[in-house]
Amino acid sequence: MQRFWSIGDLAREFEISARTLRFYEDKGILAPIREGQKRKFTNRDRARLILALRGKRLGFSLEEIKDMLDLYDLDGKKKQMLLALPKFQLQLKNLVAQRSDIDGAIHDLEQNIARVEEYLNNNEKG
Amino acid sequence: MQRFWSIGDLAREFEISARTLRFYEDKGILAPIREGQKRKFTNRDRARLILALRGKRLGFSLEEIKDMLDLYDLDGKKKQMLLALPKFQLQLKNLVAQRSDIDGAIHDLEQNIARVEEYLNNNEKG
DNA sequence: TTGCTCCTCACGTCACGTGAGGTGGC
DNA sequence: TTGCTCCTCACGTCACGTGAGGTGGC
Repeated sequence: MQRFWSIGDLAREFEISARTLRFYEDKGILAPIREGQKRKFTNRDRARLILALRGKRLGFSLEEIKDMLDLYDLDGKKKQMLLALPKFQLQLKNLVAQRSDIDGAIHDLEQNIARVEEYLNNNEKG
Repeated sequence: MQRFWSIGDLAREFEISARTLRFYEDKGILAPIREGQKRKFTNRDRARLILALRGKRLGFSLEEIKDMLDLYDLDGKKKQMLLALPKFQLQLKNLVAQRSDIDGAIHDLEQNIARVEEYLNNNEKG
């Protein structure tokens, strides 16, 4: 049973603009079906959008995101898989590094919050 | 004992362009001293740059980064600290969410890598 | 007819990249 | 003089935001 989403449906669900969805189509990240002029987004579009938005949050460019999505799509094409493997491994390495970055930022923030709270408690009557 | 860095020093150390450093000065994130036309960056600039670059890697805008840096600077100004506290707490929450994002992406990638490796092993003679 | 959702241009913005053309001291 | 590093415009690019003006069915 095939479901479709309108551009407004997805915009609301993921809190992005319709412009963004059109832009992603233009860049080949999404490929909605047309019904007259109107776009009908499929399950595949929706799944790709979820990955694309996560990629964006992690700082990837749209071009990198498109490449990643296309890599995910190759089912059983040995040659392409051999090419994809080192890219995946590099990305994994980068993400692990990014996680330490975040851990550092979280640590700093927690210390700052503790310091501010302590200061405010000690000067309650100031 | 005061040390200074040239724009080239910092560009090399952090692998960014000189243009970026000038841009950050223009936005008030850095405030190097001038010697004639040339910029001399201080320890304070360098410390702010490190935080700014980490902020960028985590997806903050330069305006947000400037606000954060300015918040870090308020030493013992009670009113401003009271204002800063909820902002810090919101950022902490966002960073924790971002960390789960990364964890999810890492998990996906590890699974994909395992799948690709398994496929390639099973078809060694293909 | 009004209201809603959708459409296609097309210009604006943010965070720089990338020359163009020039200066200053070893 | 050459080579290096620095400078100030200023236009280009990427990922959209934001109208402008219009269509289509309840």
